[in-house]
Amino acid sequence: MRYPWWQHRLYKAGYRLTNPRQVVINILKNTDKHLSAEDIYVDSLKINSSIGLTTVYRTLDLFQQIGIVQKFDFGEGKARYELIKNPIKKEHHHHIICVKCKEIVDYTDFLNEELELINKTEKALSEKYQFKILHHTVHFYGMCSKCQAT
Amino acid sequence: MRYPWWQHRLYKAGYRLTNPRQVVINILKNTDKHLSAEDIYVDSLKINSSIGLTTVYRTLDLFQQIGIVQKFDFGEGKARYELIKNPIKKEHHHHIICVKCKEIVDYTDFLNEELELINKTEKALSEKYQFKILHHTVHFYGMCSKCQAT
DNA sequence: TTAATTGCAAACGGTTTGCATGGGC
DNA sequence: GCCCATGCAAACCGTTTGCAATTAA
Repeated sequence: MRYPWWQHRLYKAGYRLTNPRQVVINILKNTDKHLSAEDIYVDSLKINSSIGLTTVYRTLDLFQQIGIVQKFDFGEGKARYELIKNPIKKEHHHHIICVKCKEIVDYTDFLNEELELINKTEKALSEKYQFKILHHTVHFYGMCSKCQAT
Repeated sequence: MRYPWWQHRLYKAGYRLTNPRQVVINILKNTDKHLSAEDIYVDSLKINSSIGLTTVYRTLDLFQQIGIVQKFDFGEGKARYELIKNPIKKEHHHHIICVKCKEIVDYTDFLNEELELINKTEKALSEKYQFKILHHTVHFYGMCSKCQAT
């Protein structure tokens, strides 16, 4: 394969490889945080000061559509974005969110057991409600140790 | 008990029983839909045409704080609100959302099994990540039968 | 009486759009 | 050269805030 998988996806979907797109994906690759569009925009300015916030939004939207990026809503009034590490393996994780400081922790513990049940549920719900289930989110909301202390 | 439970809660928390509050709770009581603030506002105008959107927001916020109402975010860029039917029993349900028409279905099927696992997970996560878990959301996203057809 | 509650208008913050310019292939 | 992609400014939309007037108890 000539290109990294994500570039390949772009080409296959008929989109161009442009600098802002490379910048955005590199930022997402090099973080384990859950960045907002603004976060990504600020980071991108350090690399290329002429990138616009609009382009960041459009790029994230595009990446989501071609299955490179997942958009999350943790109820903060703004979205957060995560790179899908391996789109083929469908690896994923669930989230714990601190309601006070908004810290977000990924967890993969017990995920096998969880996923087993979720797949089972998904199948049963599909049948009962005639839904074709595409994805799911599991969010635990609580207080992190720091915020409990204060 | 002199008052319905929700009025009791208001009084106990030091808040007043006002017309907009009665109107809002009645709307929530008489629906099984997941209404947005705007939806509730429009409905409330039919009953009392002088109620303001701001008041609806403030009322929903208050109700959420005293544990009468739960606020949900299905990633539409606006919140939706549900009356908590029985705050003592902690009855609850999970959601299936159609990504196309945004229809939201409550389900309680398999919930016992699900909740058992979730409680177990919750406990284990609390220990590992030192979080005091307060609540959780489980959302399945997919396509309803109607939207699959078109 | 009097502090809580309300409606209005204006502000706010994240996101989207229209449009003329610029850049990949 | 042909489009697609971009930046900018302005619009947009859900939500919040400041404030003076009103209202429940």
